[in-house]
Amino acid sequence: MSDGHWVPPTVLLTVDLVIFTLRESELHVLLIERGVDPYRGALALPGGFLNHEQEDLLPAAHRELAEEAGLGPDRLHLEQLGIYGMPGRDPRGRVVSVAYLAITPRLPEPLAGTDAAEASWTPVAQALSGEAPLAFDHQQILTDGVERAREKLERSALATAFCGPTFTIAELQAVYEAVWGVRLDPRNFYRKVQSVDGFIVPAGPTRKTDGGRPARLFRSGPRTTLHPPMTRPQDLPGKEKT
Amino acid sequence: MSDGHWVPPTVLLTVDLVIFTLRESELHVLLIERGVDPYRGALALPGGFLNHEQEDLLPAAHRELAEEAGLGPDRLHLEQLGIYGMPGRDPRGRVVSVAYLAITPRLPEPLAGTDAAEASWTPVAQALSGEAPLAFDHQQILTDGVERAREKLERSALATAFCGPTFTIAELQAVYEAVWGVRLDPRNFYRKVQSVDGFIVPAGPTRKTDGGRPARLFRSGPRTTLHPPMTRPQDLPGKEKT
DNA sequence: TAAATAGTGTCTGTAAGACACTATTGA
DNA sequence: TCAATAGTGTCTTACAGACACTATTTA
Repeated sequence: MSDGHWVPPTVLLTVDLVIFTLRESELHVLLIERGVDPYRGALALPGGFLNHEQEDLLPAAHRELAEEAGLGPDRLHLEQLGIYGMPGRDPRGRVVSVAYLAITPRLPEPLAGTDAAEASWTPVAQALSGEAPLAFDHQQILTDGVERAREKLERSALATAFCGPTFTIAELQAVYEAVWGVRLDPRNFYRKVQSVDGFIVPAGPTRKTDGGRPARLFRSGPRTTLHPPMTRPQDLPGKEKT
Repeated sequence: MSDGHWVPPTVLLTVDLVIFTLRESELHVLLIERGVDPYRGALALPGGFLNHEQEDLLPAAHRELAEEAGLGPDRLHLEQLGIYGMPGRDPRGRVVSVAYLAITPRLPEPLAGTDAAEASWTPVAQALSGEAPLAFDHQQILTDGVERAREKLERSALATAFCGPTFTIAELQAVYEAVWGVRLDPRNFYRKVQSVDGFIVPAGPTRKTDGGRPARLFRSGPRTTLHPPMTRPQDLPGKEKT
């Protein structure tokens, strides 16, 4: 401990991104096919090393987001998910990864301007199924990201980040149903989101088509935290006593 | 990006601990007075560099906990709080800190066997008051730790980690009041915690003295998550509409 | 018109908050 | 006995969930 010659070990830092979106009412995550060697050919979360010693973590995450998904910093939620530093997780040495969670509306498919053209949206259920194991410990990171997103939907207005600038209440409901993996009653959902003041606000005189009556359009309101929270059904991992 | 000679920058990793306890019904945090140079003489969270390149993060946190607070890994909650890596936060170079949150019952004061004898329990309000600024960005880390602890009390059974092996409901209530900074109705609190199945279980035939009627003793039960959650009053940062 | 989706009204059960009341101790 | 804390009962209000019902579109 007081060895005058001891020097602390250094590590390599990477930033990895869990980028979620919704497609066909299903939660998708952006994965890339690795073109270089550890885990070459395997699917992995987008990410990479810090560029230089002075690069801050959040900007690095935004840089990766732009490089690998073509997504600018606008309108984009990005939050720290956790740090993954188990020795041996990366065969190249001691590599510690800072994971960030990002959420984006559905994009025009091509991911134009993307550095890694092999980037593709993959259903989360498929990515976690194990049929094509993810590189490194990215399965764990993705699992944690899903759980974090589920929690965020309960207490924050983040669900609107999955939607475009305007959206119907049914579309917002589809977000909750996809992320939580449940079915919700449209009438109760309708009243609930309307009753949370500032969550969503009417947009324009508005209408839109589907197959039935046109729905009003909304945009996300100023409120970022939800009180009372949206309640997730099956939220009862605890009635074992019955 | 494809410069064959580019090598990723390395960083130094530290583990910092936010260790909370309750003393005289007030939330306290363990701080040490720094004996070495950056910020020598200032108060700081306990922590330190990784010992060697193969050391995992959580074990490193436990090691620091033992070295600086004399706390073994038993009965001790320790969870990742976040990562703090702003360039320039440490004058020694690029140092990235992984912060952990720990909670412990009130200890016999001396912190026996502690490596840093200068460790002392400080009221959180005082530590955050700015009258004696903390080293590095530890004020931010501590602020985040407090908020995390507040959230954990809502949805997890973590509050019992502040108490000894057995405790009265009034003692448990004091934990909530101290961490949340609110007053709770003892009768409603009593019924609430009793109604959450498996949160606390009766301990012994039991009694204890204070100044009034003796209280039953409890110990923490098998339940780790609380459903429905404990509701934090003033939980309404959103009724601005009035 | 039927089918489909949007949106409203209303009932019921659960639980939070307020608070009167009883119980059991020490002084 | 009073003061203090432990513990119970009950009322009110709010809200989640269930679901009947109306409204507005396309086919």
